[in-house]
Amino acid sequence: MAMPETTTEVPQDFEALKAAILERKAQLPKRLRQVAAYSLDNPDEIAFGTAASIATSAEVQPSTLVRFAQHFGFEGFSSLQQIFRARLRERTPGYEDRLKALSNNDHSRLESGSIFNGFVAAAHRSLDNIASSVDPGAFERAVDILAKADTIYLIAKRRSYPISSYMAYAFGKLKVKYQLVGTAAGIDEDVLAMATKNDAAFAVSFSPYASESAAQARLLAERKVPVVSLTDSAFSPLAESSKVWFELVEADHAGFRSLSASMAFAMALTVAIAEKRQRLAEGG
Amino acid sequence: MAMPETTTEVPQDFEALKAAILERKAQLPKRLRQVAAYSLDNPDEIAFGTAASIATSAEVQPSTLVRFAQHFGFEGFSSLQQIFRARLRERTPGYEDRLKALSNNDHSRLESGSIFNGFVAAAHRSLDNIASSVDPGAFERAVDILAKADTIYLIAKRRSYPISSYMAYAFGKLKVKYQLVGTAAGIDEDVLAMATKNDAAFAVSFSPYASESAAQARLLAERKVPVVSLTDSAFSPLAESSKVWFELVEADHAGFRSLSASMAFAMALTVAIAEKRQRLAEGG
DNA sequence: GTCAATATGGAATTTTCATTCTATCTGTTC
DNA sequence: GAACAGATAGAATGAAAATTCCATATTGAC
Repeated sequence: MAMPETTTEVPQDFEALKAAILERKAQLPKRLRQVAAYSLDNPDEIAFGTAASIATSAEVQPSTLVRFAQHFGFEGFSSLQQIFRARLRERTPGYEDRLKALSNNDHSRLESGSIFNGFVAAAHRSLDNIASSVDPGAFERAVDILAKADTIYLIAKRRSYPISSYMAYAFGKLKVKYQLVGTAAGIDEDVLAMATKNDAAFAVSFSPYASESAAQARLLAERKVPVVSLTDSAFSPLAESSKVWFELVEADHAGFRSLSASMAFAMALTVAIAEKRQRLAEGG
Repeated sequence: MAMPETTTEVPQDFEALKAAILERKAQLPKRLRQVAAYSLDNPDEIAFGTAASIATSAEVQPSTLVRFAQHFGFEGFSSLQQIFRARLRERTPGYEDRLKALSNNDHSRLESGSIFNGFVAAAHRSLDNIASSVDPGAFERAVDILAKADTIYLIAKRRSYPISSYMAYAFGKLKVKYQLVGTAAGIDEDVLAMATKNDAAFAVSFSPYASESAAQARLLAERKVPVVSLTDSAFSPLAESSKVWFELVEADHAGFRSLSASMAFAMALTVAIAEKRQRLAEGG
């Protein structure tokens, strides 16, 4: 039997446990460190899972979980698990509560806090809006066009650029051929010149519209390259060059428009395209 | 053996179960009604307790709990308990309603639509999570550090890159001096070499961590350049180099993590910095 | 009041699960 | 490079928990 650790106290709540784990993580042996990372990253799993299921998920042995718990002074895994369960019982003060607290408080002291909440709220509003403003049929058609394309050209400037840069990253991971247009100045024309009607383009532009993006989309459309676009108005110059286009108005906070809805849209489109491509490859 | 109930469906979420219980409560026999009342009054107990402990607390026999579960189409008590547990995992105000609204709209009818819904839901979940995981005090400190900086260095690779590219765009608009690190290969070292302790850096990196980002953050930290970072785990290599760091776990759909919360965070940070700068300029 | 149908309590059984134990592996010290 | 200490994997164990079963009780119909 190991001596009871009188020097180090057994953490009694989640915060104390988290602190203890963080403090000792560096000295922990490999597998225990693995558990440490897993436990902080997936606290809900620890709360509800069984030793066996957690062990599988964290890629360790159940016995490792027990040893981990004992390292932190608990009798066994079960008693450590209680800490994680208690955490869920005492509901953490949610975002509504905090907002309320903020609005009741002195504004100048928590200025940054209200900015923060403002953007979270704007993002929520954007997302609430998106489902009703995107037509499922159009989405399906867009996926169809882009999934059949050989190379997908991604056109976006300025505020829209983060969206296409995410798509570029994801397409890379998903092994979908793409070309990001508009990174380095000057070579865009040459890149676009390679596009054929077997390719397709996805253009994103919000008001105030980058004239280059519109021009590039028009150029491609004239050369029979199908264009799908995402914009924030039916009057967008992109609309006329596009086979399918989506109108997506982001909510704003203090004049700064959210990108959350566009980002969610872009992710969905990206994954839907990749998924459809796989199906086409298998089926055909 | 009882016939499987083909007419009545087994409730799949807490809301459905609650509705079913309320609907059938009146016709239930005494002990089962007792359990029905208890389960709605003490959902947390059901989630965390064992059949024996709950039975004692509700003043019934364990077998009654099993019968209760079977009455509602579950295989046994354990599967009913899962519903109560799932509810705690996803407990965020207003979230259920939104999801329900989503699954009722046209999108769920088409295949790509479910992908679309999935990403919107993941984005919502991320945003719900963000307010409780970001400490207002830390946010304030981060704003403080970055607002006082001469030039802000933005470090991000791969999946995090869209975030810093948005910040670069916004800083440009807001006339905040910045340097985007990691665009073109090779020159990063030279750019970072110019940073002094009057500057500051904002680094973003999510697991799997780009080793370059961590190395660059460390480099700056060693040269006394204050670093603020955004990451998804307390074990991130960024954490140790940072004066202030934020842990932000994005929800995912089909393994693709949302960026909505990070994006909202980045916007809030950007605007808060700009705002504070203006105040400093006026006041000083 | 009798009978049948349903509900209930509680013990028996089965299943699941955390924990313990031991052989093996890994890394370190001399 | 041998010997040791600590860490780990995986099977064995025993405890705890869920479920089943059956005798008894209750309810309602005739």
